[in-house]
Amino acid sequence: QVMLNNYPLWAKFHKHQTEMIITKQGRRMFPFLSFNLSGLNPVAHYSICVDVVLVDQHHWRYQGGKWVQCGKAEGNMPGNRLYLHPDSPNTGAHWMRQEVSFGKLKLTNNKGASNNVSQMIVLQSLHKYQPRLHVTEVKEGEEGYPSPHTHTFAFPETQFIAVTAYQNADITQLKIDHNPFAKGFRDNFDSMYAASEG
Amino acid sequence: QVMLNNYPLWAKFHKHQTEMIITKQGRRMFPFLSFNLSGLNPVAHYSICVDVVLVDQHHWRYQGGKWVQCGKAEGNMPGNRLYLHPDSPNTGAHWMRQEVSFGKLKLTNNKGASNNVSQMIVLQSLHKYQPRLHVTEVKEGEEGYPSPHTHTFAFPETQFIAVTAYQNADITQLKIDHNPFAKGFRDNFDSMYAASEG
DNA sequence: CCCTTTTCACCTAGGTGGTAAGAT
DNA sequence: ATCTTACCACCTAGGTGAAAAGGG
Repeated sequence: QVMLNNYPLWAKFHKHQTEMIITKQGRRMFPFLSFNLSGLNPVAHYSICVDVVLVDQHHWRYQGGKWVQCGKAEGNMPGNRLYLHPDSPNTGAHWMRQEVSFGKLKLTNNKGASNNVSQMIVLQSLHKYQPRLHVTEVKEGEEGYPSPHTHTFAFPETQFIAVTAYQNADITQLKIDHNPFAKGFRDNFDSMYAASEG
Repeated sequence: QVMLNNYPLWAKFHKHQTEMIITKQGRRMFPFLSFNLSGLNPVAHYSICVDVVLVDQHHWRYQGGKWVQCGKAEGNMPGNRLYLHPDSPNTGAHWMRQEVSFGKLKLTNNKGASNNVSQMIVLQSLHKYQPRLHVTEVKEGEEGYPSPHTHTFAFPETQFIAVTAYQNADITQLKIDHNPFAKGFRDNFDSMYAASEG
């Protein structure tokens, strides 16, 4: 009923333990979450959102080329961890017509950001997280979240550790290789021009 | 109950007969439509949209430095002329919290564009148009447009003639002077640097 | 010492009017 | 002739990781 797009890319990152940068003003995820939905009622109304929850109750640190657990987590800190898809609410037909993507979702460590625009999800650095997709049927007169009509989906391949700077060079290289905005750091970018000389 | 933002700017253009470029892939308006709303029910739901209607039944042409009427219009051609504000539907509180802007609305002469994304309004070149704002209270079970609960507002200062190339040099200069994306054509842009030499 | 923040060059993405070529 | 289209240099706007600076 829900398929994760970019699955092969997510799997490549997951194999090395995905890291996602968080910054004060907010950083997009890469890869970003994108789903294909099916089996909805085309004429019913749904709101679709993503939240991000702790996978375990530990700090993590990168030591000797490996991620290791390290002490207890600080518990659930305040801050928004829910991101409503901008098309919400909309019909089942709309959501099934094309992929449902969260390319503009931003991650931050700025706890004050939750007061403003709810475009940012507030996380703690060096904690491991699991993004989840929520599909909520919206019926008249009963708005609000959570709702009894919500289905939740989670893909382990999308788990990540929040960081303020990349720890694993393999992850850095995967980001550079696949994120169009990091093209300036690709090794073979200069050699494209070198090859055309002479 | 509805106020036109950027009124002084609109008035400057209107004095010279505003022109708006239309292209196949769509062109933003400049100035763009932006309104301040008040007097709505904060907890009621509204959809807000803009449409563009013919002001008269004539072709226009620019001749001897003046716009003159010239023959009859071709009547209402097919094509979408309605643009739903992307925040729709939303509460009265939302719409009154800040200005309601249509900065991404695009104008086109491509009649086939109406089938695709409804982000573009289809117009005919060399015809005079009036944009209108529609505020529709959305009640459960009665969706669709028009609705008996719609209020419509039109500001004569926002009238314009659709063109594929600017005719009046005064209008061109106003666009260059005020549209940030046309900064490269500003005369005093080079002299800024010249002045700092020596 | 480890983690976070700031700043930077370098990129993607796309909105301008000018200009010349194309279409009717 | 007149209007339209395609392409261009030049801009705005903002997303990258690197590197240096800042903080506890």
